[in-house]
Amino acid sequence: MQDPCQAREVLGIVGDKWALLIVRVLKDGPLRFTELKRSIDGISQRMLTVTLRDLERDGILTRTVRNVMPPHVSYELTTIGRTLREATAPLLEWSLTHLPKIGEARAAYDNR
Amino acid sequence: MQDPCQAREVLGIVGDKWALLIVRVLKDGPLRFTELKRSIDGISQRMLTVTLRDLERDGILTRTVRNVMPPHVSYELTTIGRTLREATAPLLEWSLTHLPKIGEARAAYDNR
DNA sequence: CGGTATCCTTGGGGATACTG
DNA sequence: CAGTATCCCCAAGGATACCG
Repeated sequence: MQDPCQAREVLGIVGDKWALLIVRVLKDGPLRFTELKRSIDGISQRMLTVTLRDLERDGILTRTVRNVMPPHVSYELTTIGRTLREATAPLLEWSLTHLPKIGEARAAYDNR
Repeated sequence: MQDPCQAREVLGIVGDKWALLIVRVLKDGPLRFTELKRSIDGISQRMLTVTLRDLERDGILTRTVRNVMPPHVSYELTTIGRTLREATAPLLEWSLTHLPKIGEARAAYDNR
């Protein structure tokens, strides 16, 4: 990352505890609130709401309300959201190959 | 990211407030503690130390002590560290093209 | 120079209860 | 179902002072 400020801004999005997990589960199409909650292990209702709002505000995803009873709200990645998802793909690639090594590195470090 | 646990582990590294900034400034070669501190705007001495330790533990960088007076300690990316840096490059790419749009999206969202 | 040690504050985020 | 509202806690991290 060339510009420190840019780098910091991306981290504001990417560094979030839940944001990328949400982006990730949305990659195969829209999901409803409860479906998201089920898909993301350990997230609280509050943090799901908060993070979804942030991502909506940033134009990463859209929130669509169907005005029926019971309510039906679905979330879907925008074009920008999909490009973000693609931009993080290499990071997944990386983690798949290197996380084991990192585990070893930690173990080695701790055994001293 | 396919496995939720993997995704979470990467976020443990990548989601850190300072880690990627450190990796970034080290990409052109080793730096000493004070040089790092100067390069990363706003980081406290404490957080620089803590984050460097974490990255060393994870095998992302090496810490080399030259036993002289005054002390001379330099930090350098490992091979893994460099691959991590490369894996985050697309994210920088992405931020350069999309951060402006995100700014607009936020402004639009707030004007409602 | 390159750290530790200590103190202290803030806000991220969980748990729970309530609602249109 | 899809949230809000409220309370509360803890740990991330800043500021400061000291040290080999």
